[in-house]
Amino acid sequence: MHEIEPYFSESEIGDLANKFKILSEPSRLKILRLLFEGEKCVTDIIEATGLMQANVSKQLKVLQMNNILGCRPQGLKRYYRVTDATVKQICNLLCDTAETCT
Amino acid sequence: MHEIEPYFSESEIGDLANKFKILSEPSRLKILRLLFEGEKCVTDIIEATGLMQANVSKQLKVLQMNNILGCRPQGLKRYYRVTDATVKQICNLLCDTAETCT
DNA sequence: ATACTTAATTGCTCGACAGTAATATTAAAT
DNA sequence: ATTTAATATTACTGTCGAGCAATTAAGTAT
Repeated sequence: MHEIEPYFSESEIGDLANKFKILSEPSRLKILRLLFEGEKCVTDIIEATGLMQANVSKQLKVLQMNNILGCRPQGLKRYYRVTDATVKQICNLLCDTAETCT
Repeated sequence: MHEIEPYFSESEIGDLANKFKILSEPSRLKILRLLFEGEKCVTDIIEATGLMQANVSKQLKVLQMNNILGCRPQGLKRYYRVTDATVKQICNLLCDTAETCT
């Protein structure tokens, strides 16, 4: 699929840039790395990443509003999970080549 | 390869974030989009993208110093080309899913 | 109703970096 | 040597967003 298309439209460029920007922050990648293991609540994320609570909430919101994460409330807790399948593929792809270059 | 590794190290997180940051700028994506077609000199890039000369030089340097582009001088001109194979794959991957979401 | 827990929001500061104008460098041409 | 063309560099400004402290909101328990 997509073999003959060597070009992205202006709006695709913008969308692409946005997606990359979201993934370009270590704090967000740390959260994603954790959530690749499975659904976690905010407290779990704070503990595992060592990030401040306000910051975790902030970045979760960014990820959620860009359809990378989904959320399921249960009592006081809110469980987040990765809903975008391509994100993990991309991280793996880039990490493999990173190894080659290092 | 890499089947059992659900985790990225701290330094891998940083490297990943860097790569994404480089790809998160529309000006750089425009340059890459053009260079996906093949080798171009700086003047070509300025003309095709509509970016200012100083900006093009600046972004070319960023891309080159991160091993995404290579350069071949010929007389006064300098011809740039994409040397990182994964970049195009990633753009296509993200663009495909973008279509699904729009 | 009150106290407690979990998570979200607000308001702020500070650093990073894109874009630009001006200048410098490099190489060819005459 | 001088001029001209192509590209790089420098110095600057303005903007955006990460991180944080403090506060608020939402749900639970007693």
